[in-house]
Amino acid sequence: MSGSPDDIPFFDEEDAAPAPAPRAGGIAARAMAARAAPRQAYLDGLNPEQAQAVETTEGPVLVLAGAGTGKTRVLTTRIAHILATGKAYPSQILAVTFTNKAAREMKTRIGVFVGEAIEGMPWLGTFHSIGVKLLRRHAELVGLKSSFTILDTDDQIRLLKQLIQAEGLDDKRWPARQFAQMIDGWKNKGLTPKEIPEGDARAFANGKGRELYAAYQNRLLTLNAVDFGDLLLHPIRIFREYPDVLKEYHKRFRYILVDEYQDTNTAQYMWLRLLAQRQGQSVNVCCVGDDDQSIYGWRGAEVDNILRFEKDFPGATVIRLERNYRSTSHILGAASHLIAHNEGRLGKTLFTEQADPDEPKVQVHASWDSEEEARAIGEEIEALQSKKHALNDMAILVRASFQMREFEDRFVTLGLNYRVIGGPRFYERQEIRDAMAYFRVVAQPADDLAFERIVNVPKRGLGEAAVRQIHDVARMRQVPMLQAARDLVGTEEMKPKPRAALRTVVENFERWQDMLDRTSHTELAELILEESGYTDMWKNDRSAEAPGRLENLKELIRSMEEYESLRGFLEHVALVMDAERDEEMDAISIMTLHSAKGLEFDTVFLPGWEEGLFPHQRALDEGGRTGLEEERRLAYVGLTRAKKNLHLWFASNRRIHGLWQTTMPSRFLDELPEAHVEVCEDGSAYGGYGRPDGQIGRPNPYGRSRFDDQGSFSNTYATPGWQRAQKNRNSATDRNWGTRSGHQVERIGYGEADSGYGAGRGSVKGRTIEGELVAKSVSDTPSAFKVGDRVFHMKFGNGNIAAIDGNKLTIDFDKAGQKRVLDGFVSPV
DNA sequence: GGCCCATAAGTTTTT
DNA sequence: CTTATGGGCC
Repeated sequence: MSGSPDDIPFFDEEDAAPAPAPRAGGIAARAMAARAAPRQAYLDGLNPEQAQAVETTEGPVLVLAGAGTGKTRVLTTRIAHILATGKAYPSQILAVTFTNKAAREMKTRIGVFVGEAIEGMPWLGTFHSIGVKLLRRHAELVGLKSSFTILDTDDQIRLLKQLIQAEGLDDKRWPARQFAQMIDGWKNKGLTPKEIPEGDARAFANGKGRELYAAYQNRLLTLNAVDFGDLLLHPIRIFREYPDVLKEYHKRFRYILVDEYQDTNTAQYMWLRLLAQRQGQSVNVCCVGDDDQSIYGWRGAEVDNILRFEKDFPGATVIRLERNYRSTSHILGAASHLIAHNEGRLGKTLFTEQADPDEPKVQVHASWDSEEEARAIGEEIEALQSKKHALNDMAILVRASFQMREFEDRFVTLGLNYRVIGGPRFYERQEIRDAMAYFRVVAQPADDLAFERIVNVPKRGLGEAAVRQIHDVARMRQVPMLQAARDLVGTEEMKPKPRAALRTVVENFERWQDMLDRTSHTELAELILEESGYTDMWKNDRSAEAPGRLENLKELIRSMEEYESLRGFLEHVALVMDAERDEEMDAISIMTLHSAKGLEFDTVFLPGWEEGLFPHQRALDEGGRTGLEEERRLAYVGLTRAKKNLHLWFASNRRIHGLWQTTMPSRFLDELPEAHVEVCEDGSAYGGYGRPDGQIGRPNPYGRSRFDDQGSFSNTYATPGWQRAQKNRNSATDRNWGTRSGHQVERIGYGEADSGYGAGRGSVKGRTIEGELVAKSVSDTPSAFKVGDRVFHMKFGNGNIAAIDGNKLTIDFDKAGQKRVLDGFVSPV
């Protein structure tokens, strides 16, 4: 396709009456078809099923897309096809995804087909972002103003806490956090306070659950605010109560596409049905999903939605994508065999044509404990690295996030670059939220929750008493808190000290609000943080995190530059909680299995395949067979992330809540087909398989001979394997020290400020160091530090250098104690 | 109002 | 064993 945006017409203005689709055979249609015809090249690369999914544009279509079968490609090509054949204008296509990332990717990929016309798809987005759009248009129908604010979980909990206390309840016995989750659950099911089951209502706060939920909703209305659930529920209500509004959207949306349909919850399902089910009209709705990858049941997703599709949309075409383009036949064979143990599937059989006899089988490794597991995986990674495998092509996928620590610790010691995906998000960090609260009050003076958050941050002597006073005035006069505060400083009601402090706050906000339209928003933002004393607060903070927080604030300002205004930025942040990851750095990814869905890597490590951890005990206890099946799907997701190499690990001992426990290999290991799996003993060089013979309470994965035979452990693999690994390890680390210390960055979680830029290779003379393997690297990159220097480390905070050993520093950290780290990870204070 | 100690709890996560 | 939170004391 050519890159000209003129290929596709975008003259359908956002708020114009929905334009009719070009009439079949009409001049416009023919013109477009003529232009499109020679470019149907986009269909060429598709297999027959994919092509069918793209070209069956009319009527309901369910695409069951197995892992790695080109799902996103089908979705994007389908949209491109609809556009190219002139069946609809971009603004007539509703395309919903779950995550911003997925939405972004679709926009980009459609952009490739269509030219740069990404702006032309106004209704491509997440359920929530589309919900905002709908709600801004029709806010008044549910008693809101279209300037409503979107609360995040933090705000929500603080609000609920107030309400619980206002009811005279003990907020310790009835934690707001827990209640927030209950409300979330109700909203996932599309339930209003009136509709929640009696039992649920009774379960909280001595039967006041329903009352509190209703009070919460009322409070939101007075605050002109919504939570995430409301972004779906309000539109549902509008569609139900105002059929003419719904009709408008029926007319507008000629084509509806839904990604990851197996993850939809009841509310999303209701929302979708309202839009997609129309009387006596063929509905062009296309849902794409994979029932085998449904892993969000615990947060309200209903696999049933996908299983029921044909009933909901009679006459639906069901297309199965089963040709896998991602993984080797061994990996696929293992995954398919495992998932076949689930009942109640729609059933797909993945196949691949990649059948290179040399491709490695899925490897299962045993280790003595989780520490050894981390060590062995680290060695394997370094071995691969020395064979020129990029760290970016590798990932460690864990069941629970506590497993990550051991790997992080290990990689820090090894000096192995890693990135943690899915940790605390950038916009969820305290300093970012505080800063955002300031911006919110400036942009939306009625945002009481934001005001309350920062009125005493930094500390200004405006404690609980002062806040209550402001609160009372605000309630009495029915004005926002900022206004109430303004009134209060004009009276004698407050003691002089808090009064003066509050006056400064009020005057500051007035000045900033005044500047809002005259100053560039980034400048203003910086000014606010300076003048409020917020940056100073962190500058004066001597804790380990403070420098990182300041860095984050800078990053926040930087990221604002991409937006036109403060308001635009605030909307973005409310909905898009993620941050781009730094693709520049070569690093291995560590993440949970859940956050790995949709990703792929050449090499995947899956540690912790033990009963109780995976499948997780709690899933079994609370979910029964359904829970087990979801765990199995999670295992399936994990296995199918790998393209070439897949390593499963289990440890015989694992520390859980501090104490060591002996574990049994996961039942999922039993469920793998022997033909595609190879059991390796390299990892258990120490201590072998720590289970006494015959102690296992159920059939052993591969027959006892393979796992329990200590002989094979120490003879076949262990010794040479260990030695080889040792060798690789040394060469790999040496090489890395040489190349890294220039720009090495340790990132923990995304959005975390980069720290420890190279320790700077000063002209420090080669120190005499008692050191063995370090000696070599010393000449390469002498450390610029000297004993006694004060340094900062991203993970451990500030400390003093106690000893230097080439590039390895021994540091006495103020908080973390003595650690050995590479100099690239620390920066001078 | 701020700091320190004690206690409790401890999958998975998006918006 | 950790980490987060809350209460109590200065």
